[in-house]
Amino acid sequence: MTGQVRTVDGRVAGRRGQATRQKLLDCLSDMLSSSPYRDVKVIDVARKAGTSPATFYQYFPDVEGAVLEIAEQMASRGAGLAGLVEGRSWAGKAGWQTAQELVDGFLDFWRKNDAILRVVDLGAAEGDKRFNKIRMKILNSVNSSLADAVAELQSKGRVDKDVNPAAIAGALVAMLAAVASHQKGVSSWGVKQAELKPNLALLVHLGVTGKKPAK
Amino acid sequence: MTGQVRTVDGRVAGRRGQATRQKLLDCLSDMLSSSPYRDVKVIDVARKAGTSPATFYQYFPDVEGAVLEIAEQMASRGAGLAGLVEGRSWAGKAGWQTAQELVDGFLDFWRKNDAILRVVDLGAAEGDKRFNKIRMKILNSVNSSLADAVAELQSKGRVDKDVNPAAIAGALVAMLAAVASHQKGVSSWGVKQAELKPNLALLVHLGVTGKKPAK
DNA sequence: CACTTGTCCTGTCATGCCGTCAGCTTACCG
DNA sequence: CGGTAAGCTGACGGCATGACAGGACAAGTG
Repeated sequence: MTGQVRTVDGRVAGRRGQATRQKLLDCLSDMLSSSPYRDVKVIDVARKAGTSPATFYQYFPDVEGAVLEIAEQMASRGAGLAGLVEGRSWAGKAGWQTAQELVDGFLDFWRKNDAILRVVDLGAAEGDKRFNKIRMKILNSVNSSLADAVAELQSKGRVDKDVNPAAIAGALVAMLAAVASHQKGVSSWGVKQAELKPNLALLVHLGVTGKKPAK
Repeated sequence: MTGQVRTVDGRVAGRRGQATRQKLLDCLSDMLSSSPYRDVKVIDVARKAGTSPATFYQYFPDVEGAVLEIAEQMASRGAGLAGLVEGRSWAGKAGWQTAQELVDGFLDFWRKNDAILRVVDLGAAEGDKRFNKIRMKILNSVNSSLADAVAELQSKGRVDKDVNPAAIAGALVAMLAAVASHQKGVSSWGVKQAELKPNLALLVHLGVTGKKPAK
């Protein structure tokens, strides 16, 4: 699937090259966590990686290009989020647990990757298709599983027919992503982390099943 | 409240100066809609406004400073969102209408200001308190009204006691904001604009009242 | 009308980042 | 050991930044 790693000018990267490349990515990742995206400069990344700006441009067309690479790596890891929903039950107590674990896993993943996810979100919102594709790759796994769950309940007549499963799932996933990326900001609303989770889980459960959870 | 408009070096701006200043803000606003935040340069804004970069720096410390100004102006306009929830009923058919109008008004406001709201969102997510404050100012009006509605239903025993009104309201508002800022992206999930709104309204209604709406 | 005052804008300059290239060093292989 | 390709960097023209001094302009004053 993934072809050979190549430099901008077409050479194939060897062991040493790949290490340098990865180091640059790691340093960029760090910088994204510590300073505003707008202020991240190539020269700073290069300095931090103990190399020169010219080296950076050997592996990436620009900062955005490198960011896309980081995002791609993260998206691969994030595909595991699908396991939070797939094949789970939404009935009775099990349903409540499913909702809780989904919220938990989602927020956790977001907290661990907040810096890069911010940038991906921005890129997607600005209409960049590449960023949107990556954002989809992460959210889609959860989204389609949720949509399936809603559709199944719908076919059993337990959810109204005029509900659009994909829309509901998309909205719930967007909610989780938004809350996750403003986790620190939410606390200034006088809502504590621990209190937030069960309420999110409640909303997810309500959205999927249309009913209050049985605890 | 708002003191006199001042230049960076302390002079008070007169009529002409204020006009120039506003023109710079308008042009910056345009640029934010048409190109990625990261690529917006002072020199481009100045050129577009038919003036020089030096003039820009007379009124704003940097791009971010000007963006904050635009955001502030928008936040004042956005305070009107409160009217979408305040004093409305959440019972019966009126409740369903309230939810629909909230979703409608919210998405509309977001669509009209998507460019600046993206940047505010990013700034807030990056932990910048000034941006977070502005974001709060916009969302808080809706948020606290929603929280009040939940709390009232709760006091009547129509909503479970272990629900945290502020958390529910915050999550719902975050959902609306997130969906609004990815309106174009959502369509690639195979969900059409028109279909999205009633489903969002359903989620809002479910979240606030805990029940399916009566249509 | 000349003069003063204060606002408003720009030319210019030092600084620093961007993005590219030629060319040097290093590693690998027969 | 010599050839070849990978890997890295110094250096450079170009452009954005941000500061300053000074010119242009409008309005008020004698």
